[in-house]
Amino acid sequence: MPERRTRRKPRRHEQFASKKEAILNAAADLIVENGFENVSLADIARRLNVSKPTLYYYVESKDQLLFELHEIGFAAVKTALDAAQDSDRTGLERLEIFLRHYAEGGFTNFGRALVETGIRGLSPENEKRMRTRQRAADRMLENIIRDGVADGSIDAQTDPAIAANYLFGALNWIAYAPGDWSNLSPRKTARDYVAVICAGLLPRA
Amino acid sequence: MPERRTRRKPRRHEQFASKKEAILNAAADLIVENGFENVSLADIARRLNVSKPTLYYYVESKDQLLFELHEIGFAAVKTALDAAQDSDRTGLERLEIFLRHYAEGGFTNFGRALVETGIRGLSPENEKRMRTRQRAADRMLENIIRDGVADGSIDAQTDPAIAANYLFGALNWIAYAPGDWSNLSPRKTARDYVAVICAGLLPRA
DNA sequence: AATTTGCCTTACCGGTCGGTAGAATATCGC
DNA sequence: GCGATATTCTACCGACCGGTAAGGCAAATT
Repeated sequence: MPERRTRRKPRRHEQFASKKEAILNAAADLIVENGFENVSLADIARRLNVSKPTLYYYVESKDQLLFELHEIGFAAVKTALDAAQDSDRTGLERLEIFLRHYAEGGFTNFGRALVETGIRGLSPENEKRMRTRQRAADRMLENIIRDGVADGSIDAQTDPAIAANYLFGALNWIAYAPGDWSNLSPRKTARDYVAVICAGLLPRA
Repeated sequence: MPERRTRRKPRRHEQFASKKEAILNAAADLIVENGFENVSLADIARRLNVSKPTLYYYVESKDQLLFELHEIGFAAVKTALDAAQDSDRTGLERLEIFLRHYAEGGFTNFGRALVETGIRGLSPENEKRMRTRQRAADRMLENIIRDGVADGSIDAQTDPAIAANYLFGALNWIAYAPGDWSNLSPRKTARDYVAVICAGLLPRA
């Protein structure tokens, strides 16, 4: 007796999303391996064993492909920021939560591709949009630090703007040099990394 | 009476070095402005008001050009490390000296081009050489931090390897986003930046 | 079974890249 | 002034890029 409707073979039009996802994943992998500018659409197609025009059935242009990668990576940043909005906690606790989420994101290929690529290669409009989001994230991190200084959980002489900047720098650096520790658990590594950084922000006598 | 020999017009073969320097400077400027992959040899030639083949009279290939830029940038790193080898000082003091030099280097276009480009675009041999130097610098910084932990000038729970990594990340980030503060004095900005970072490494009760 | 629709192919385009050939020109030693 | 040499030019090459045209084949619809 043939299987009933519940376990049917997926109809073709239902595969569209998953195939597009495969393209995005392959693109992220290749960008991390070789850098955005060294990845051609032919490379992506080759890795997926399809022809180059096939990609255009799923993605309208290389620019758009890059932008969608950025959006996925940025969604993780947004998640990290949302997780750190619990107003019952101190600024330092919220900062640690954010940094931990962010660092974990930095170990994924989407996160690494996001940092690796920066905003290069984006069309002017998309570059503008990404820049706006980056600044927004920067300011939110800055505000968390400011809250921490205000409630005494972070050392008083910390400059929120400078600290936000160097924290992003420190964490984004993970994206460049994670090969050395890629055999370790991202979660644990992120935890250790953040612990060391945050120790430097504790208030002192 | 015409000027005597001491103030003569420079002979042609003496201009070679300065012209090559001009090429390297123009390349660094353009790389910082547009990213390495978006700078063609034609762009560099155009900025210098010469034709493209002229560049090849001074530089043997784009790969070689990039490598020489890396060498200049790396010389600054070496200088920073040498300056921090004064064994009369504590580890933290030496760390501050290094970081300040390094941060200042990060504000030059050679330093920014070095970080901006990373090791992408280098031929396999040159990539290997640069990677080796990077690791060497990383270990030297690590050792300075270790000394600081040993002599008590840096907090005991600091992990030298992780700290070295995030310090490089934090400082390299300057190379990506210095546009916002480019009107300020690099020396003062570097000093402020390093002061905030180092405050986090002081020993605590 | 016939036809429409979704998916993927081969073949190709214009443009740009790094790099080169070879001639033209400016400057040097003599 | 003259030949040698250092410097720069115009013109061009093959490779590769992002992107497109047009059709073939298979699955879904009828």
